[in-house]
Amino acid sequence: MDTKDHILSVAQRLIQQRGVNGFSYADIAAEVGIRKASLHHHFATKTDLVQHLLERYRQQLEDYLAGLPDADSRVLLEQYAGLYQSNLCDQRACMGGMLAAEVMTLDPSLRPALERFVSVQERWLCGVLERGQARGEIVRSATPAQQSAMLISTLQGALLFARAGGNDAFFLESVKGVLSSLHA
Amino acid sequence: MDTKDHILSVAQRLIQQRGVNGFSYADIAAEVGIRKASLHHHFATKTDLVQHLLERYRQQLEDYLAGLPDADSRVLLEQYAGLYQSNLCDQRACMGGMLAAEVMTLDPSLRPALERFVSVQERWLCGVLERGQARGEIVRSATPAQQSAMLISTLQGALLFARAGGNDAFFLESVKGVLSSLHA
DNA sequence: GTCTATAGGTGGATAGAC
DNA sequence: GTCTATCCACCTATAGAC
Repeated sequence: MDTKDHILSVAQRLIQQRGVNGFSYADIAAEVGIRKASLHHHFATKTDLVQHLLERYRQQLEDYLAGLPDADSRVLLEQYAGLYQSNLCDQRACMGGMLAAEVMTLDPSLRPALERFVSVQERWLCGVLERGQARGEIVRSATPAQQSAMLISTLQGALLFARAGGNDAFFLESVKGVLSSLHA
Repeated sequence: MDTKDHILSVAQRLIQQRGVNGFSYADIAAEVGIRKASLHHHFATKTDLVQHLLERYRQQLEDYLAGLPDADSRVLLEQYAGLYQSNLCDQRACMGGMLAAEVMTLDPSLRPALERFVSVQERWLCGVLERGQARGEIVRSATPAQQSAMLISTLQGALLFARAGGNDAFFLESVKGVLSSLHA
């Protein structure tokens, strides 16, 4: 059971750094310290592994967002951005973003879980932005749905390109730009 | 020479749809109608192929942006967004975005070209946004540099997640959201 | 420039012993 | 649960004939 978690966390980091098609069972085995064949005892196929990973990832996100207190919308959005920012230190992207990039090479059975991952964020953001607009904390430049989609897109794109340039500055500038544009 | 172009365009589409690690010389060969080995006559290695591809891609973008007349900043930004949007029809992402996602698996020799690809857009956008702010067409919610980074990030992220969900709506909402937020 | 043939390596996955 | 051993498909790349 502990081995299972170890496998999951190593695999997640590998996907975030290299993408689903950029690592192999051999990579995981080397890091975890067991043989390739033993991995198949825990996760029969690579698709099976990614499925469990995606489920866990979405659940963790959902729990985190649900646990945030109802504060000023601008503060909540900064905490949301901080969630993305925490990946910068060890050159990770969001796992959802990596899977989105490679979606056309994935087993179709993974698509629903990926869509749900986006939905969770859209729903939460829409709520925060609606309340924010109502309270006059967030500018009414667009609908909460449009602002939600924009926020997800910006943070995902910013994380990917910060890694490409090797400079966190690009991420920080993008976030500063998008959050400033939402402030009333 | 015609074969070379054919190879380049097929390879570009494959990268935009599946990523660098999601296609092989066999895929190109099948579509172009020659054998795998013949591809190596035109591009010795896969890295070599991507290098030429990236150079061509950046050059085309640079030419397009340089050819745009000096119009209202908001119109120019919509044309820039349209450039991204044109990929939606056949489920492509931006090639730069796909390479950014897979950057940690790429030959390091490709990194400078990828960074230059981003720089071209940052420079052009900064110019447009500076003039726009000066003319009162663009809101001064953030610096032109921050707004540029935000725009690139948003469009890249939006394109990736539109493919993930299989719905163009997400892209269109993101774009609407970000462009609205910039309008003075 | 394109072909056949092949090298040399790695991919995910399975069988069966312990 | 983990191991060794192995399968077969696929990968990038090369050699050499035409």
